[in-house]
Amino acid sequence: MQVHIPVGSEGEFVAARLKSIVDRVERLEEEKSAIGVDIKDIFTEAKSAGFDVKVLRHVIRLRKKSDNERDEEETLLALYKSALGM
Amino acid sequence: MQVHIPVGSEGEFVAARLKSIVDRVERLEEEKSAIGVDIKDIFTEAKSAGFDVKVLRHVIRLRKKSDNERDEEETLLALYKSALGM
Amino acid sequence: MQVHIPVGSEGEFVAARLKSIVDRVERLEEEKSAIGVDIKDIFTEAKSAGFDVKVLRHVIRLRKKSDNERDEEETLLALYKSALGM
Amino acid sequence: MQVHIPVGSEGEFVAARLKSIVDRVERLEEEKSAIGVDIKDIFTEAKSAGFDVKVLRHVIRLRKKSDNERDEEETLLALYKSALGM
DNA sequence: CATGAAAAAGAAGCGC
DNA sequence: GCGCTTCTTTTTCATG
Repeated sequence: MQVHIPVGSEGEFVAARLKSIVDRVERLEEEKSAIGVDIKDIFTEAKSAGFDVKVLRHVIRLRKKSDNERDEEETLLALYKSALGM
Repeated sequence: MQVHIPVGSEGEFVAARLKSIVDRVERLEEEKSAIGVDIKDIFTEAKSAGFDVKVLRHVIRLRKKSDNERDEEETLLALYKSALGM
Repeated sequence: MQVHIPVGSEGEFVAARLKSIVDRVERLEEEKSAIGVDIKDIFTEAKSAGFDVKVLRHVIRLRKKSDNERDEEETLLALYKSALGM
Repeated sequence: MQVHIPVGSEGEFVAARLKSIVDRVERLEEEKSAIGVDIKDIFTEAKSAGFDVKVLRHVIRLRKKSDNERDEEETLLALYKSALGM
């Protein structure tokens, strides 16, 4: 493992850059988390409206999966072609 | 799999509401996922700048925990290590 | 977080138990890892025989998935029934 | 998806070999998975005995790394923490 | 070495 | 509230 320990003004610069990275990631993670809350709110509302949240989640998951499956079929097809030298 | 959708005006309403819920959740999940990509990009950039991504993640995770939590976990870890002669 | 710091003979006992746990887990992880090597060997052999390893992995993954899908369909059906009060 | 299986005696042979490969891998993956269950059981038992499973996993992970690796990662982590004023 | 897939770990949500 | 499952995240591995 390479551990470069910067000194003086270079170290200042590295520390500043580190702070910038951490700040930006934390900022984005907050946004991400906030969206998670929004999603949760929708499910809560749905539950109040009489929907079964577990079923809802499952349905949404299946819809996402369908998209993925399509991609995957294409991938596998391409793999077979490649494996057969086509 | 066949999903039964109730008919009549009430069923229409329920179906519309269901559709709205699913749409909104899917929309939000896309946003969430996009932010995930942004975060990944930052780590990629950080890596190019010479930072150790794994350690970066570790630090960010630590910052989320309160000081007490951090201390407690470290104490327990030290205890276990000591008991194992490490 | 509860951190119980045992003293005297009780501490000895706890340390012994900790060692036992760690030993057993490490032993099992070795076995697990050895099986991973065996699997890898089979793929190496398959490659020598002219099979495309990536495609093989994909096929095996799909077979596993098929089983899961069957389970999942049943689960979803049960969920729908439950959601519809059946 | 339709998978083309070559016909004729050569195809038979290839198909048989393919089947053998898939069977053996699946068999080994089952064993691997069973050991995973055993490990999980030990952690469950440990939890009942009052151990903190998360910290246990952490210790076991640390033991896998060489002393040098451990030191290096800790050094880098300390460096980052210091740069962030933690 | 960088990308992408598979496994493991951790966190969250659910029902009992 | 607690355990159990499900979902997300992290880490590791393999391949090009």
